[in-house]
Amino acid sequence: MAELYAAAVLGPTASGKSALALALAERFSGEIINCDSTAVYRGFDIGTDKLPVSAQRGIPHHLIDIAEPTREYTAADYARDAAAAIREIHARGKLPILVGGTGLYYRALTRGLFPGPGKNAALRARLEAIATRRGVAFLHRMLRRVDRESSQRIQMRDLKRIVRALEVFWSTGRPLTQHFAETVSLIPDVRMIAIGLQIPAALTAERTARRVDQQFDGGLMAEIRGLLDSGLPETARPFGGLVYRQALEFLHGVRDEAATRALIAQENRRYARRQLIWFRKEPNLQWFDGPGERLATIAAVERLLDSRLKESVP
RNA sequence: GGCGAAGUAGCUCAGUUGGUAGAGCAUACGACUGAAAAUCGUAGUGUCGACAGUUCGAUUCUGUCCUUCGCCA
Repeated sequence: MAELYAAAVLGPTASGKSALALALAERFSGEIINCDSTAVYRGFDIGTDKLPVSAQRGIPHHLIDIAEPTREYTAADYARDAAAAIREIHARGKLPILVGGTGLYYRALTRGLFPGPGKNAALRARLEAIATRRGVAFLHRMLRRVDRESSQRIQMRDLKRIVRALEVFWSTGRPLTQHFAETVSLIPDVRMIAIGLQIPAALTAERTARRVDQQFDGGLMAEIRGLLDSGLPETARPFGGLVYRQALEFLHGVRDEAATRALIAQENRRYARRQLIWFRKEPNLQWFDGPGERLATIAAVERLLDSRLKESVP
């Protein structure tokens, strides 16, 4: 079996992943596959920090702008689409380079999800109605009766996970944990060279604050008004995430612009921290000190890729 | 200058009929299998504005002072 290689540039927001990935793509004849959950949505550009085509330096970028914002794109969709993109890129003789900060998406791709049922909106609505009426704790007790293991793992008030576990049990008659045992990767034949990019917390604070200012000054609010004017409801999935959620609150007068900018920067810092916690547990990640546009960092990562890719030549 | 109100955790505030205090948010640490830029958990922190008086004991009562805000001059 021919060995298929792929690279991944992972890590917290504002660490310079895009810049590093571009440099790697140019050096190793690669194509970039987005691994950020919100960048898949069309029309959400400024707040997701998408690289404009003019800044992509001719490197093909995949899995950006592939979903209508009215859709709910999921981790399973991502795993399937990213696996397909990897194979297409290989077929062209290029190196796939994953870039992003959505840990669940990366894991869904590399380790797989259990092959059980996806979202069942009707079932979720029923479960959520029960939670509203009788409380989340009631739902948790329901889960404990049918799936003790999941109930011990899932926190008492983590509504989304409780609903998901019950949804899976109700629609298959088997507890979630049993399904987990059947998890298989979609890309077992791909050797992933994964690097994690890290910067000090103080630098994250500085860079995210600057980026938020750039987003506002670069027309974030106009982009949002445009999306709303086109008929997109505020309940659309990508409106619920970082930047857009707070910007929408600003639009409704919850707080003024200065406070909104500060809040978004703060949320960015917290998000970066959650990302770091996730990726630190990811096995086989080689960590580098960023930011990713730093020449020394680029050179160090290039050396790693060089040596790892050479291993493939017998 | 006069009158009034307020000074308690990083912030906003609650509270103690006198026995040295607590929520939310922030922060730190963490969890995570089709919502993940989502969702959720655990933890710490205080000269209770200053000084004096009363009291066994004052953050709490009294007095003086300081600071902030408002109104009137």
